[in-house]
Amino acid sequence: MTRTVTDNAQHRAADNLILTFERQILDGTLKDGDPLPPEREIVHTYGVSRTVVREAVLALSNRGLVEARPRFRPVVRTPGYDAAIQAVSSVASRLLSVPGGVRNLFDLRIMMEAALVREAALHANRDHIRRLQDALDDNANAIDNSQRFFETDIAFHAVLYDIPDNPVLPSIHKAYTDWLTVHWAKMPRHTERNQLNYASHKRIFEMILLRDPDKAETALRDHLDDAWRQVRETFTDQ
Amino acid sequence: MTRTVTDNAQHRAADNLILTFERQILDGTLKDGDPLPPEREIVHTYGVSRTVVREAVLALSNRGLVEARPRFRPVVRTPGYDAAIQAVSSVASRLLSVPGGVRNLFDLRIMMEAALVREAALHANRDHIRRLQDALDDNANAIDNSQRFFETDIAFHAVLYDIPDNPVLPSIHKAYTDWLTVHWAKMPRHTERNQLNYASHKRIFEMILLRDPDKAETALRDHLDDAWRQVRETFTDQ
DNA sequence: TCTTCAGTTTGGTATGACAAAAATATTCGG
DNA sequence: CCGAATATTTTTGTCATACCAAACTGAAGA
Repeated sequence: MTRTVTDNAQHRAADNLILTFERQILDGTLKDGDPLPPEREIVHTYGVSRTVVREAVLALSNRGLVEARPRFRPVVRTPGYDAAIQAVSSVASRLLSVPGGVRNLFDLRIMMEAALVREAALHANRDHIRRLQDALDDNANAIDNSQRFFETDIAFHAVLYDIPDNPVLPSIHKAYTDWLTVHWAKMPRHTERNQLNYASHKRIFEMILLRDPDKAETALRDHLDDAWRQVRETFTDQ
Repeated sequence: MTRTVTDNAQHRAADNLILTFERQILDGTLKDGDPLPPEREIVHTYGVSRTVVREAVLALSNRGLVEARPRFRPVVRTPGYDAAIQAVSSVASRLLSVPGGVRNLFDLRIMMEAALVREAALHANRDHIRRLQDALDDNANAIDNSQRFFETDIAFHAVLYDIPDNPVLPSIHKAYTDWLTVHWAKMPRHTERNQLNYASHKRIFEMILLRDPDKAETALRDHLDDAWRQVRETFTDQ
């Protein structure tokens, strides 16, 4: 029973236009950064009304294929994983508003990162190790600056998402941080907390160095469980 | 610099309407299954033109908050994880079209399911075990019917996504099957292949029974790596 | 060359119209 | 009196047109 919005029995006139532009964008006729033709020109070219053109452009915009700022020509955006996930952020933000939504997404993150540290412990190469070390150092140096600590914290976790060399993963990490940061940024952050979190990061790193996936996973779960506790203590999100 | 398409400095008139309906849907004023009011009534109620109304409805439709079939009144769809992921499917389908897209998504799936079988091996309760057993039996009984085998195959994996009791996971599984099925369904399927796949499922199940996460994970990776090999042999997707 | 400013283009919105499909009311047969 | 066929009214999809305000363009001026 799966059906896309456009996958209807009958189709609107706009759907043809959408398809046309979709193809042109994917096959490179319309390159990234190109503006779409003016609406009136499209009207003339394809023999449809402006209503239809606007409908099509709006749909493309909602799908992240073009970026449409009001009063400006829509700009073609060739989709990468980043842009794609970006485009769904409005949908995703609703997931956070259902009961337990934050918790569910956070659990998912724990599960994912648990898998990532296992992967890291088993397959991280010299370069990955160095990047983890660097991120960890940055993290240490930022302990007394909560804002910067926050950033280096994210950067440390980001390295974990880079290790498996799957371009989808960094995008997922970006999405997580974007969505969860809202609930996270308002949280009180003291140097002592930073100290604890740094210690957690350090332990995770050490277990990866030891090539011990089980201990690395445990360390990460402890870390994120603790982080969740902080979140829960701050909010009554349930 | 994350910003939603609608999150622009200036906003269109439609955005207010979108916000209004979004709120009404989320707070239950508009319940799941309710039709939206007729366009002309909305025009009258909110004092905007029909152009704007249509634009708003279209946007809501693109976000999966309402289901809009041509010529029918748009129907409110309270967003579940399912609907949300559903709404992003058009975006996701593009991810498959970038070079190596299928591979990346498949790898992600392997990683995810590896984590799931670990979880299952560690925490599956009596009920979960029974459901796995049932799914496995169905799978066995369908070996000589490739269509039904395909379905029971999916069902078996689905149980794995149910075990952690996180409602996001079944939706993710649904998404995976929806998106990957296209590349999968065209694949030749013989009884012998089914036999092999069944054997893999059985082994995974047994390792879960033994409460051995490592062996369970290995079994699953072998299974999915093999599945990937089948896919790659069939297509030159790279 | 850079800035300023007027004229032109273009997107956002409102209106009105009409065909075709859906929803509803009505009539007819049992 | 009830259900089916039919007529009527809504309602959506699309088009055409118009107007305003913002963005763009190019020429004039510093």
